[in-house]
Parts: sequence; C-alpha cells; structure tokens
Amino acid sequence: MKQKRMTLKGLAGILGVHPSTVGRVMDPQTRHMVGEEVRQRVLKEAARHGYRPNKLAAAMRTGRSKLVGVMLPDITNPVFPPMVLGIEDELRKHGYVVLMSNAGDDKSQQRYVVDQLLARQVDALILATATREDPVITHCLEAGVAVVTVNRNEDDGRVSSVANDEALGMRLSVEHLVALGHRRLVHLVGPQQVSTGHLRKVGFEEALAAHGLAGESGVVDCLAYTREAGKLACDQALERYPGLTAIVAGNDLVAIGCYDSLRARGLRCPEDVSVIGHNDMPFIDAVHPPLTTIRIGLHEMGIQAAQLILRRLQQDAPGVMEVRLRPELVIRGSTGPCATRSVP
Amino acid sequence: MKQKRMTLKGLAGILGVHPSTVGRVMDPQTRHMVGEEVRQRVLKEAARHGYRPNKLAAAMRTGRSKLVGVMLPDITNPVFPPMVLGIEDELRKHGYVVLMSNAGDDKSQQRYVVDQLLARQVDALILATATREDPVITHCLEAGVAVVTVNRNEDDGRVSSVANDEALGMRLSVEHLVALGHRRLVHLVGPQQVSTGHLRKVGFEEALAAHGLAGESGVVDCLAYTREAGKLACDQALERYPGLTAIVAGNDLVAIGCYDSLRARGLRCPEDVSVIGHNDMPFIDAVHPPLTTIRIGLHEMGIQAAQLILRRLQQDAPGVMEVRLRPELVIRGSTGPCATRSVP
DNA sequence: CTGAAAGCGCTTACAG
DNA sequence: CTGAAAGCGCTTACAG
Repeated sequence: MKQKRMTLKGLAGILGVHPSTVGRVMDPQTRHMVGEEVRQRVLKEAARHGYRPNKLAAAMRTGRSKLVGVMLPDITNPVFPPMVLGIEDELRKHGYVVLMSNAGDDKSQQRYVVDQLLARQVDALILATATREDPVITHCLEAGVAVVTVNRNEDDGRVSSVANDEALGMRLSVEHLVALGHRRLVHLVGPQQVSTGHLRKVGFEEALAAHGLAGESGVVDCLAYTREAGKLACDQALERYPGLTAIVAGNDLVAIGCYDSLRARGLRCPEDVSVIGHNDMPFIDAVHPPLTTIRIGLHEMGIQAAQLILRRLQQDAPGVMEVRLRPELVIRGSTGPCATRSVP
Repeated sequence: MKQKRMTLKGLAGILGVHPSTVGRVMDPQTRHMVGEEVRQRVLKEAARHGYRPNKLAAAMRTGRSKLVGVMLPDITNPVFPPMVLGIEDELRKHGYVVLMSNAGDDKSQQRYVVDQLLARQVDALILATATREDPVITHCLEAGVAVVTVNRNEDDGRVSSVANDEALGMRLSVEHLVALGHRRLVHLVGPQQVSTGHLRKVGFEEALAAHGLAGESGVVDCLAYTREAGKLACDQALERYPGLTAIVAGNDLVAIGCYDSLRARGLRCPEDVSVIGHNDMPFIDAVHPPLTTIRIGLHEMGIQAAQLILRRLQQDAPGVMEVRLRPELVIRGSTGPCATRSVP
C-alpha cells in the first residue's frame, strides 16, 4: 500500500535514460528540449507511477520555495477568513502556497513565528499584525524577506500595504448620522497603536469638524476590538456623554458590545441610540437590529495583497506601494432619525 | 541590508571547525556530543549572525517535512476558524506547521489540492472535506500519507476521525422541544453525502421514535448548509407541514435562513415557530432571537485531530481511532413553549 | 570529542 | 537532442 515515492532517478532507471532527461520532460518550460519519442515514453511512465516532483528538493536547488507566510493575530476574528481566502486564491494561481500562522498580539511571539516561517524558507511574508511602529517589520526587513501588510499599515511606510481608506469610512459614517439629525455622536475608538484605530479616530474628528460638531460630540477609548471591550466602552460613553444619540463603534464586534450595553440599560436601538459599526463582517446583518456599517472589501484586500507580493517577487522592484480600498456605507436597522431622548 | 542567509558551512568556515560540528551544536539533541568550549564558541557565533537552520534542507535529508496539510471546503464558514486554530496550536507545540488549503466541495479540485500538498512533502493530512464515500481519501491512502478527518467521517472507517456525536446532538434537540410541548417537529436535513447530514437525520428519526412522534413530524431536504438553502427548505417545510410548531435546522446557518423565511411570512419566533440550530457558531448568540442550538467543541475538535495525527506520526501505529465529542444543548431565545398556532 | 563523506531529489550550466 | 556533474544545506553513520 505505502508505495514509496517515485523519483527522477527511479524513473530514469526504468526508462534507461539519464535523470536530467526525465527532469527536462517534467518541466513544461524545458520539455521542448527533449525529442518527441523519448518525451512520450517519459510522460507515459511518469503518469503510470503517479510521479509527483518533490517541490522541497526543487526549492532547495532553486532557492525559491514558492511558499508565502501569512501571519494573523487570530483567524477566529471574522474579518480574517475572507482575507485569507483572497490571498490563497490569488497565490494559488501562481503556484504559491500559504503557510498560515496565528500569532496573537504579542510582538515577541510574532517575532518567534516569523523566525519559524523564515526557517522554512518562505519567499515572502504577508502580515495582518502590523502596528504603527512595528519591531517585527524591522526584523523582517533586516532578514531581507519581501513583506506586505494587509488591513493595517505602519506609520512610516517602509513596506507596501493594502488597507481601507479609513478617513473616507468615518466620513461616510458621520455624514449618515448627521443626515439623520444626530449632533451628539460618540466614537468608541479602537486601539491607538494600530493604524485602523488611529486613522478612524482622526477621520472621525475631521468629519466632525467639517460639520461643526466638534464641541458637542466626543470620543471614548475602547481597549480592544472585542465585544466585551465594546460593552465597557459603551457603558462609559453613556455616563460621560448623557446626551449622546449616536455611537460610532470602532468595528462591528465593538458594535455588538454596544448592543449588550444598551440592552442591559433598557435602551432601544435605534429609537434611543443609533449605532454604526465598521467592516460589515459576515452575518452581521443577522444580528438584531441588523447593523448599519461600513463595508470593507475583505476578500479584495486579500487579493490585492497577494498581487502586491507577487509583483515584488517577480520584478524584485523595491518600490513601496500603498493600496487604499474604498469602503461603502451599508444602511440597515441600527441607525435611525435622531429623537432627543430623556436621560433615565 | 539583504544579508544572505548564514549556513552551517559558513559558520564552520568562520570558526575553523567542521560543518558537522556546528550542526551537532545547533541540534539540542546532539549538542552534548560537542566539547564545552567549542560548543560555546559555536553558539555565540550562530547568535551573532542570527543563524536559522534551513528546515527545507533538514526535511529533505530526514524525509520528514514537519508540515501538515489541512484541507477545508472554505475557511469563510464560521465553524472552521476555531478548528483550524486548535489544530495549529497543538501542532506548533510539536514543531509542526500548517499548510492550509481551501479546496471547495468538488472532488477533482480536492484531489488536485491534495496532490499539491503531497508534492510539498507534507507528513500528514487533516481533511475537513470528507464525504461518506470519498475518492479523495482513497487517493490519500494509495499515496501512503497519514490521514485524519475532522468534523466529518466516511462510512467505512478506513481512517481515524474526530467528530461530534450527532445522534446525541439530535436527541438533545428533540428532548428539549418535546419538553416544551412540541409534537410536530420538522428537521431540515443537511446534505446526505456528508456524515453530519446523514447522522443528524438518522439521529432525529431515532429520537422521534423514542418519543412516539414519528407520525406527526417529518423531514425536509436542505440542499446545502447555507442561509439561502435554509430559507428555501423552511419555506417548503411550512407548506408541507402546515401544523409544524418547531424546526430542527441542519446547522446554525440553516437556522438563520429559517429566520429569513419566517420573517417574510410574518411568523414570529419562538411564539409561532420554535427554531433550534446546530454548532453554536461564533456570534450566533447575537442574532435575533438568540439562537437555541447544540454546542460543538470546535476548538477541541481541532486539538484532538492534531493529537491523533501526531500520535500516528510518532508511533506509526496504523490503528484507526474514532473520537466522538459530546455536544451540549445551549438554550437561548429561539425556542419556547408550544402554542398551537392558527395556520394563516 | 571531532572530522570526512555520503546522500536526500531536484535543476542547470557545460559538454558532446 | 542527451548525458555527466555539481551543488542547494542539511543529517548521520562511520572513522579515528
């Protein structure tokens, strides 16, 4: 049953030709170098034995593993699966394969994971773990691997990145709420050490200023992009800004936390407080009320990241590229007209 | 910047010792064979150059890549991320790394993906794609790789598997509904070519019989584990069984489809129709109404699958093991007391 | 305790 | 058009 794998040498022995001849036939690029008759015999015999070239051996010889490492904080966060799928789909077309690693948020752990990936000779790295100042990226740069960040980017753009246009996303959010009559908005800002948290905060403040609402509205820190942190932040927001009528959550998970907080206080959404999320993660339209949010092309983001890294690998062009995707507003049931509510 | 990778030979050259000596020091297993003084010099120099042993080269030499292929239908399905995380966590402890591939449902595509994985010399394969009669598993067996299936299993247990105890899950579902007074239950059965769909159907029918309800209740085909298919199946169920008061959905996604169907018809859940899901996928408690469902230890399932494959790899014991996890009932808001409703 | 050598399975420049 | 040879970076049985 456990037939041992066939090799070039093995096939060559059976066929009575030199291994390099078999090798040439197996590679479509060099197949034409071999005479018609021999070529057919080789192909036939290879098929008969289910010969599969050992890519590890090829990788060692050529110095290109055709492996791309993808490092995530945590695949369990619903924003990542569509991204990873996009990356994989695009890379597969070009014969690359993904080595995926969930590395959490800790930088020293991430560094360890990167070293593991490098030890396995990945040709490039796609990082979804970038912080605004990221020692791990420095480490990658020193090691000389091709790197691209997805979803987030660092402050000084040393490496190419694909991310969302956060300023636009916040502008869309604020405009939508203002159009509904809201004037007292509070943004639950995500972690400031990552670009999404920072840029959304800046974007929110700019959009507010554009509407002359900087005075009445405000901002509350949300320590993580989680439901639990969202609940806590919402609790705080309601205490600190008793007159608020709308909440701009750092992302969809945070928005669900807001639901938890509001429900616990007997406040209705959107009648008492409107809530808007960010990301439009899968199935968020099934929550109650269906969440109004900013849609990000997660799958597209993965594809673009893969394309960026492929271009880098092929042309070895060192130019840094920053791709920004346009988000769009998705209006559902969690935002409604402003009705000044009586503070309980 | 792009420093070329340091090798054993390179280090040996610098230190004036033989490469194999350096090699012995780098491997903790053989380090003791080298004299204290030389050992220290080697370690120091290796650290200075950030030396990382090339695992591809080691893999080729030893014939063990320490790579495990994981094939999924689609990582975008919320049941998979926790499983994959469990697999990865467990494998990492033992120095293995995951090569993940989304292969869809098509068998020839899956076969192609398996061949890609084998070409990269994976030591083992974890399949989340198993069907009850699976030609891809036959293919793996012929190739002689270690294989384990997760979440699903094939009919004749040729390979080890980790899955849920489906019969128990359905028993819990039916008992819960019966306790609430329901007597007319309809099960929206998932795809019959996969074990989950088949075993849940069988389990449902057995549980029904145990309560003497086989006559009044029934079953409707749901063509896929998706929200859309769930809506269609629910539509059909309501037409075919006008008197039904409770629906046992094939899984949580199907249950959300039921919500869509009920809402479109102006039926309330759970007042008019109770709905119970299966899987307890992430965030399903945030939908409206919060879904009563059967919780499966997804993360645990991944861990167990990894352990099974590790044991197989270490002992090379060919014994087939079938691990079955105990699901539990999670009661939330989508199931309630039976109140005979007037058919609209 | 350390060295010298063989070999894993490819690819590819060099001959003929 | 085909062959012979070198070498990618390790590991490991064999000497000494």
